[in-house]
Amino acid sequence: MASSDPVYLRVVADIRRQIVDGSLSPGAPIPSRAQLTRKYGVGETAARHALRVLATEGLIVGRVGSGHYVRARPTLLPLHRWRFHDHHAPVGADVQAQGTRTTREWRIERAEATPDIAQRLRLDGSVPVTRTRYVLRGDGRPLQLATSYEPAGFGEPAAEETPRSLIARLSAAGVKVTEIVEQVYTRVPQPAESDTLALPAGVHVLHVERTHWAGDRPVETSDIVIPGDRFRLVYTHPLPPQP
Amino acid sequence: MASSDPVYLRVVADIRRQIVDGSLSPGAPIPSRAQLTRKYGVGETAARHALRVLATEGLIVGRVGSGHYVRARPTLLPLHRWRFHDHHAPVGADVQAQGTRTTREWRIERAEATPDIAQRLRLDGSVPVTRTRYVLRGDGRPLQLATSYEPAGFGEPAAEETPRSLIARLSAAGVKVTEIVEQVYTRVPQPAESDTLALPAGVHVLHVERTHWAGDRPVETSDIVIPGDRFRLVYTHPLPPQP
DNA sequence: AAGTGGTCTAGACCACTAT
DNA sequence: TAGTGGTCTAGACCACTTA
Repeated sequence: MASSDPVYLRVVADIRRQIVDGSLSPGAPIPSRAQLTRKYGVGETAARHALRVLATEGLIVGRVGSGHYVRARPTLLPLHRWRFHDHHAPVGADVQAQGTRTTREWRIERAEATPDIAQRLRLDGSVPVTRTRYVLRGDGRPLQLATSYEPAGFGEPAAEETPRSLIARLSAAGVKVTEIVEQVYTRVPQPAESDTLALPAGVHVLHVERTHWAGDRPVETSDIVIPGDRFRLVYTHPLPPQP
Repeated sequence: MASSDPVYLRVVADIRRQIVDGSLSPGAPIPSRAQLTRKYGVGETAARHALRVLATEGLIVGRVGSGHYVRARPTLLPLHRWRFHDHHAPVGADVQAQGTRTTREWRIERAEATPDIAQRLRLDGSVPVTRTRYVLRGDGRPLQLATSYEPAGFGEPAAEETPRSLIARLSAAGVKVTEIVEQVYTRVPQPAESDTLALPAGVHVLHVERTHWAGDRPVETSDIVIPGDRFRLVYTHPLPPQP
């Protein structure tokens, strides 16, 4: 029975339905707590709770003193993960193509590999690694975080380190990269990430674990954190001509 | 000033810190509402709110009548998105390799292309398309949803439709697939998806828009919905030998 | 029987917005 | 000045788990 559902879910379901089927357009106002209590015959707590649920779902946004409004679903910018190899475009070219100006900050550190990183690089125990932290910004606004790890000894990452320059640098060190593997998952941002990336409440991030392989040996791995409300990842896979 | 922060955030931050730094191991009990009110000197509402925030973040789970516990971060099974082309393994091979038995249900329908689908297939107006809905299950438990669209006239999808068989069927129809593009983003599941996939509260899904291209013409596109708390996507990109 | 989480009520204060 | 969202209190009921 739907009538046995929690009261606030009735409110949530009704408003959500109106949003997804278009009865309420982006920017349209949502009834206030007081109006909801009257309209649905529920207590203030239930109304408040319903609004909070919809807000954490990302369907509405609250503006203090003003009201709740249907959230405009932002356009997800494409992030072409492999394209730079085919077209020799630098990382961030997509974002640049949107008219924004991207800048990078980075910091190179020596560190000991954590167990997790040691395993990803197939190193034993606590081996020294070079850790580089990047912050990619567009028009001053943070867009992406990345942390790269590589065994010490391949030389220092250059100013404009990109996958291409990484491959070139490793190649100069006698290491031929044969494969790049990216593992993608979604998760809740850590407080520091939420802060640095200025993420609204309820937004997830796409976490990309990228590893450069030379044969069966991992030579670099990195963690890339991407705001889930701004980007989508694009992977292209060419097929050989069919017989 | 940290003291000007909302009270419940103090509780959230303190518990979250203990979880992420390992002071509280997976499965460890979280203080109850009553205990939190005493320990932090806050009202019941703040304690309740703090627990709810941590729960929607996925850090803890509540068991009614028992308590809240640190959630064991589930192992994310790898979903190798391209492997089937290199190794001729069927879709779902990863999951099968984990020892589970996968089954598929599907339903083929004629439908008119929605504006979104028409644009993705570069069709004009409301053109008839073949829509196929899949539910992939492992040991009876739903693992993945997919909806495939193709212009009517390439023949009906077969029982064991996979990307390979799709490519073969299109090839038989004189259409040579040259490229597969996958676009990945994270979003909140729709209620129906949350229901079908039996998703816990607060879990996001990975949404993959996959399109098969024949030259510059899209010949099939599909929406694939994957529980974000169970899977990670793996993309492999081989590099040509460096000069 | 006691404790717990999930839900719910009634009421309140504050900073902010809209008019 | 009135209304709003964000926060917070005190208290309550129920189904459930634990012992």
